[in-house]
Amino acid sequence: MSNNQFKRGELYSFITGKASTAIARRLQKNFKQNNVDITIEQWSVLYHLWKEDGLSQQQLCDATFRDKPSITRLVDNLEKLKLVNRVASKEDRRINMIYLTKEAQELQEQTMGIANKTLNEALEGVTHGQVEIAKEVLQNVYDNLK
Amino acid sequence: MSNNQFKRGELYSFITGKASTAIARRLQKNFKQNNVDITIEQWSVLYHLWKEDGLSQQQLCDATFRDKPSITRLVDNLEKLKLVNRVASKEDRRINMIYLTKEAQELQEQTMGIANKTLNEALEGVTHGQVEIAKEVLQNVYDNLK
DNA sequence: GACATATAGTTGTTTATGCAACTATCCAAA
DNA sequence: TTTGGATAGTTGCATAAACAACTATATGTC
Repeated sequence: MSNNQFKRGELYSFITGKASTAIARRLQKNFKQNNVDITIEQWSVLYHLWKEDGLSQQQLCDATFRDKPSITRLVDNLEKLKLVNRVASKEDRRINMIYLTKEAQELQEQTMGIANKTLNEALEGVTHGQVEIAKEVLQNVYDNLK
Repeated sequence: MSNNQFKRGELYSFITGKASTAIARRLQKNFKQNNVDITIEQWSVLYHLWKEDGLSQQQLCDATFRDKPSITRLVDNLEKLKLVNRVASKEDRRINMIYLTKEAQELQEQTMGIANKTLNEALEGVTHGQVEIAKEVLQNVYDNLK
């Protein structure tokens, strides 16, 4: 589809991603109200470790779409919070394997519940079919650019 | 619509907004390649001033969905770059009116072209109808949360 | 085995965000 | 006219992102 010409206002709001900013802020607020003291960026790292514990920092880069310095510092902060541990790989000493602590494991259920609730607040009045199409478009955009 | 239950992977990518991150990065890269040395955040402020010059900082907060400290500092940096000037309002001395310099006015055409090109790269293979629905969903999410 | 190259991770610098606390100005009600 | 609350903007602090430059380890090739 070659001709998606945009009018000014549409273009701008599409690029700046106000909707995802708004969801992120609301999620952070809902974490705070439930006394969950982590940032959404930290949560996004834990999210992947809950799916598969013991990922390398490079795997976390790929999974979270962040560069290496970002992951280094997020893992630094998660370590300070006693939520993860760096463990040097025995096969390849360049690699740090990141493991969840017990405390982090216990955060999963609560925070996933908050995230689900937040998303339902955000999608009030949007039909399932619309959401499916929106996700397809966003995935397509991501694939085009990555 | 009360029941938009999300599966894990879907939920995550919807919240983290990888697509808008990807667009933002590509736009920044395209600016750089064309020797436009501003950040996309700075560009997003200029964008609203091109539509209407002489907005107050508070109006820029509302327009760009940022808080007051963020706008204070973006305007600080735009002033350093000689792209805007702060002018104290004569009617209300609390208010700073922000005006574009000639140099900033000249950036409009070029950067809007780059932004349009970037968005077309991003939307390759997406139909106009799909884009319309995606925009509706994102607007709806924004309205639900703001 | 030695060397070039690739990969994993870290550090420094600049820019930006979110929140709280602050100053200055305006305005309305007593 | 004073006083109390609202509004506009700034500053300080912590977290995070992008980019470049760096160290350490691994690997493939001669």
